[in-house]
Amino acid sequence: MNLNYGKLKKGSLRCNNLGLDVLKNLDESLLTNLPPFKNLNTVQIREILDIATPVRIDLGKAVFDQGEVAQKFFLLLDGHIRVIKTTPDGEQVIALHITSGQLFGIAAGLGKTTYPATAIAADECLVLSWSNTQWTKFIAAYPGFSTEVYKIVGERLDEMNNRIVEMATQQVEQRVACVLLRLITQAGKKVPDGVEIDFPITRQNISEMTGTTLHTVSRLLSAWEKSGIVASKRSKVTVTQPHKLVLLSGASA
Amino acid sequence: MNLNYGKLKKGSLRCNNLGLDVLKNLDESLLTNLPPFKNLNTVQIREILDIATPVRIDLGKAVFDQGEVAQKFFLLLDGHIRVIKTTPDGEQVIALHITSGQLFGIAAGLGKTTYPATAIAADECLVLSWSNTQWTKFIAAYPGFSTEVYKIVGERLDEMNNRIVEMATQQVEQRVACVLLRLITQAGKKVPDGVEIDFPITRQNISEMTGTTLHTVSRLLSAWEKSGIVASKRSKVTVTQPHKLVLLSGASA
DNA sequence: CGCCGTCTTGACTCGCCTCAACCTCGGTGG
DNA sequence: CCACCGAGGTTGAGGCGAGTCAAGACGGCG
Repeated sequence: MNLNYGKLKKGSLRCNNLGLDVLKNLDESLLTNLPPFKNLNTVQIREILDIATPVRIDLGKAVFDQGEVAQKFFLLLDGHIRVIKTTPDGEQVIALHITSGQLFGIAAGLGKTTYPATAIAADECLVLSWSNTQWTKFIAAYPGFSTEVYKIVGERLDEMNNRIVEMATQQVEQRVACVLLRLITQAGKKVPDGVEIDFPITRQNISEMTGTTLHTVSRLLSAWEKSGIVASKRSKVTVTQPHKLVLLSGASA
Repeated sequence: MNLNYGKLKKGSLRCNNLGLDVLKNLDESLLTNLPPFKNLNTVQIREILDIATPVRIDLGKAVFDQGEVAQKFFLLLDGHIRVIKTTPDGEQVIALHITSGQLFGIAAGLGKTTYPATAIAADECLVLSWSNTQWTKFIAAYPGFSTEVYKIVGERLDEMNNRIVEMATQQVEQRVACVLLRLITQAGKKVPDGVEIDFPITRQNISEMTGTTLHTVSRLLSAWEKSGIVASKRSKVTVTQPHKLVLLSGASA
């Protein structure tokens, strides 16, 4: 996605509402292609945009926090969101990543009053938000919205299911391989020497996705780098030979 | 729940449609108290029952299989359903348990065409089913149905999230403790000496819920039995001192 | 009565976590 | 411009939790 909001990047409105002027700059076509809105006409899209609040979120900043009363739902226009659960004793687990074009923080649609996790910007993000009071209106007024939303929910359920199965049955090496494969599928960018994960990601992050330690992840990536399967820099991972990673992931069938 | 279908148990129609006579025996009040139908009047409930197919499922029999094309959705009237995922190499993981009164197999509502897992009767079950073509009608015609359904979906998402966090951060002993606590919450029956899990459950089953082996579960239960925390027979577990189990589960906060 | 599914227990092994030390960038301020 | 600092990364040594292998007991059902 190539959003023309370069001006915002240099602007003074960091992490704040961007104001009406920006809202008008947002082209209707931005939403047209997104699944939840794909059946809507230009007028309807305009309606939706007119009541949306656009926000830019800096890397590392939270969109909302675990346990916070849910008053809004969000659409990620650009960037990547990391959804994190924190345990009582302070450990963190990354539940999933949101890629651009996806709704998130939809507690409203699932009968929740608080957010079950924290949403952190994994890189520079542009987000639209609406009050929860709009939710039922969206569902009622916009055909296909409901269906598409719950389709996404279904996909997330699936992904979580798969992770549970992985964690229950696979060794650490396979789990890490699975996570990398999932990441390049969801947020991969083609580069000359392979597929790169399109946002900053540390060994620590990967360990929080796989239920292991950053040390073990580091050892694995080092080994894989030696075998030419991946290439990695600080906060950056590129998979050069995905097929070999698939083998390691234990896709025995 | 105390269903009067004793006659069926002795009947010859094992695992088959039960026929219209049975359908009429199902009292409207059965559905009235269930969340998805709680806002409906008697006439509406009657409509729903009239197009339902009731089925009795024997212990160990499948309601549907993983990968099967989803053509129906189900309501569990009585009994317990185990939802199982099987990996390519034959290992099994128990995703969750369905208790009576819950909808399941709702692939239709989540934009899926096949069932993502297998549903096995953990004990003697009585199930209603409807064709997927009814789904959108239910959503449209019955107020509150949609909301309640997605609330349940939200709860399952939550539960799965918690399991992921547990598997990622906790030791086996804590995970098994968590699972037992969850089971007595969801399907516990008060008995003189504690709370009993209301359906047959083996060490193997528990290991499939926690991502460990039946050996480890056996050792843990033996140890706990010595400390008087649980009492167990073949395929039966009773928690006698839940508070001690809570301590073991690592609820540090 | 015999078989099979369930459960138990011991001995051994090893994958991964823990602890610990050190390196290498990239940014920041004097 | 360089010295410093902190976040991110690497790598080795050692120990333990829990899986694996193995053998057998128990209890229910046909």
